[in-house]
Formats: sequence, C-alpha cells, structure tokens
Amino acid sequence: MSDTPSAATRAPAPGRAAFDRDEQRRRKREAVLRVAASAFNRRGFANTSMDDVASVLGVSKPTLYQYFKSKQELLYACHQVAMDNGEAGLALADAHDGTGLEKLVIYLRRYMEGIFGDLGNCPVLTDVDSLTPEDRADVVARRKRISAATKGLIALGVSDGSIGPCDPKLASLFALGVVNWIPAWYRDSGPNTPEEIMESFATLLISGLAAPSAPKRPSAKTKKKA
Amino acid sequence: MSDTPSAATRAPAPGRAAFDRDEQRRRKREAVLRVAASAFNRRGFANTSMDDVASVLGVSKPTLYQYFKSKQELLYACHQVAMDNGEAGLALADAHDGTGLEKLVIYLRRYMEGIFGDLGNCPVLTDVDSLTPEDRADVVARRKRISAATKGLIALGVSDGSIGPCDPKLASLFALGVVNWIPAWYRDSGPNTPEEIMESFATLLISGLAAPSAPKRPSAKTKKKA
DNA sequence: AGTTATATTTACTGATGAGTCAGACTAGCT
DNA sequence: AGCTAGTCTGACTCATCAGTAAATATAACT
Repeated sequence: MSDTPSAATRAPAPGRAAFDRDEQRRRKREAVLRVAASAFNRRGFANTSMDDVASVLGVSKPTLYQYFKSKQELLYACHQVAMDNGEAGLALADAHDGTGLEKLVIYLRRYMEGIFGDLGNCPVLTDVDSLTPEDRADVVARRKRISAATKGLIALGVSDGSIGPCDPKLASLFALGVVNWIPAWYRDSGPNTPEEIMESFATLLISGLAAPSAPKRPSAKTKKKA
Repeated sequence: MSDTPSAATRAPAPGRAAFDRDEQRRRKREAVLRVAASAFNRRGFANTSMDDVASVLGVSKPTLYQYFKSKQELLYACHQVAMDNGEAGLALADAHDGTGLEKLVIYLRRYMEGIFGDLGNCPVLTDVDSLTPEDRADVVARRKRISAATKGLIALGVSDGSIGPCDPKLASLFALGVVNWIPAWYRDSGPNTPEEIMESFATLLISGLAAPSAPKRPSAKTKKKA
C-alpha cells in the first residue's frame, strides 16, 4: 500500500494536490472578501446582507461561512487590508531617505494605491462599531498607531523645514480626511483614473503643507540627509 | 362659566396656549433630532436603535414617533440640516464680493461651522443608502448641486487667478473630503476647539490651492474687486 | 468499486429592532 | 366637576437577517 503508481500519473507531486486545494481555498476566500468589501463600501456594512454577498458570487450563504466565521470577521478583514496598506506606506516612507514631506507623500500615495487597488476599495470609513469588542480594540489601537506615525512624519517635516509651521495632529487629520473620504465617492466607472486622482491630491497636499520657501515639488533631494 | 378669570391669570392671551404648545413641540422635535444626529454620527445609523435614542432622552420609543414618522425621516432631517449648512455657506460666498478662493474659504468655513455647531454634528457621512428611495433621490440631487457649486467656486478661482491651475472637480473632492471627514473623528471632548480646527484647515486649504504667486493669506483685499 | 475529506446547499432557528395599538395620563377649556 | 385634545407608555406584531444543522454533491485517493 505504500507504492502509489497512479498518484504519479494523476497528481504531479506528493503534496501537490493538497497545495492546489489550499490555493483554491485561498482564492475563494479572497473573492469573498473582495465582493464583500466592495458591497460594504457601496451600500454600507449594515445594508449588506450575507445573502447579497453570496448571490453576487453565485453561491449560497452558508458557503461564505466556510471562509469567514462571521460577518464581523469579514469586516475585520476589510479593516486589516486597509491598515496593511497604511503600514506598507509607512514602511516605504521609513525606507526612503528624504525630507518629512517626501516621506509623507510616499506614504500617502501607497495608502491611496491600496484604496484604489485590486483588493482595495476597502471600507476605511465603515463602522468600527460593528466589530466585536476585541476586534474593535485591535483596529482602534492599530489605527491609532498609524495616525501617530502620520503625525510623526509631519512633525519630522516641520522640524526639517520641508513642511511649514503647523500643528502636526491637525495637519494629519487634514491629510487623512482627504484620503479616507475617497471611498465615499470614487467609482471605477468614474471619469478620473486613480493615477490622476493621486497625482492631483498629492500636488494639492504638497503645496498645502510645504514650507513657503521650500520647492513645491521635491524632485531634487534637498537638505538634512547626510 | 363664560367669564374666565383663571384663564387670564394662567393663560396670558387667547391663542397663546396653543402657541406655547406648538413651541414646545418644536423644541422637543429638535431635541430628538439633536440626540439622534449625535448618536448616528458616533455609532452609525444602523447601530443606533430608536430605543437608544429614546432612552437618552428619557422617554419611550413611541414618543419619538410623535415627532418623526420613521427612523428614516430622522436620517433625512439630518441630511437636510447638513445640506442647509452647505447652502448657507454657498449663499454667503455668493454675497461676498471677492476672489474665487476667498469665496471658497467663506463657504467652507460656514459649512464647517455647521458641522461643529449646535444642532450640527450631523451625519454627513452616513448612509445615503438607508434613506427611502424618494428621500435618497432628493438628497443625492441636492448634494450634487452643492458639489457642482463648490466646483464652480474653484473654477472661478482658477479663472480669476486666485487659485492655481488645477482640475476643479478633483480639487473640490479634495476640499469636501477634508470637511466631510470631520465628523468621523471630532469629539467635543477632544483637545482642539472648532475654531482652531477651522483656522488650521482653512490655512492648509488656502496654501494648497492658492496660485503660486498669490498672497497666502487673503487678509488684505487685493485685486479684481472694484 | 469503495472510502474519506471537502464543498455546497436547502431548510431551519433565534434575536433584534422598527413600527403599531389601545389605553393611561395631563392640561386647557367651559 | 366634566369634556376634549394632546401627549405618553407598556405590550404587542412582524419582517429581516445572522448563523446553524443535516443532508447532498464532488473530488481525491486506494
């Protein structure tokens, strides 16, 4: 019973079948998340039933529960994707060697890409209050860290002179407001491409924040850095 | 029984009692709206039950239905208040004789005042989708007019030179995003006063939008006018 | 073929919450 | 006092979903 000749012809490699299964499962889970995120964004979390999500996918409701244990977990996953994008942006900014303003723009661009992106369109703006208490605590804490980091980038910019004098907290709320509001109006079918929007918003933010004398476009590396 | 001495002492004037009743009714209706708006804003429309609203007011649920015929009507009223503020701002801007940028700032300031204001804190960001189809159509149409007017102010600013070259549509989404996101984070108990926030945001917007060579603060009336 | 693990569905349960109804309470009027 | 209109409440109903259980299909492997 140990030799498996047919397995060699049917299944290319020993663990391969299991891998394919897992891979399919992963894909399906992602499809569920994508559809749900889009629906939550468009019609709101509370106005979207699990049956709605299921019918878009052409399956029945209980199937969804194979991939997410509850509707709230689905929402939690959406929040995580959004925050992953934020943190990815922060990491990029951290890696970049430049002024605070440059870092800020790199970060926000990456964050916006996430919002527009493939799996994106995640309900950044959706009910934190619909989460379970534990999930909510987690999301709130993580968000707080992201906000604090945003504030930190702006404070850095103020101190290195790339950003004009301002209250970093308020300025970060200003910038995050612009970005977080995007899902409220952006539609794939709209007239503007994500690139146009990001470009335009980045320009507006830069000129809004830049120190009066500083160059508007940080195309040339300027100061501070070694 | 025809002479009514007690009426003279109790009720000052013939129609006065009825007036007082109406006045009380109006006040109560407003109280309901204020509490509901605040709750909708904090926890979301769907996460707020009519019982919640009632218990904050110390009354029972059916009482609310004396003042609003449905939960959706309550939401509709919230939207109306927010849009009233927007339109009031537009009227102010229209009355002001100055550059497009000045008008824009006047408008947005007034709009923000509404958001912070007494009856304010209205769920600008809340489900349009929870409204009845008719109400939704109404709100969407009115919002569209407000957006268009915002866009118009920016286009005016671009053409009169007070605002740098930009796509008015995207710039208006930028500005409205900043403002509409405020209810998502502002709390009366927070560290910043509405005045600080408005001042700060106005400054950031002005420097973001102003034409490169134009004065950053339109403190002295400069050009065009007269 | 048969056996097992996984995937999916139809048909339910149970909770929540909007909205109603019939009656109680109050205040103004005569 | 007694009548009337306006205001409020306790106790319902009824619809909508989130989530589950049990049964059925599919595929993977021997």
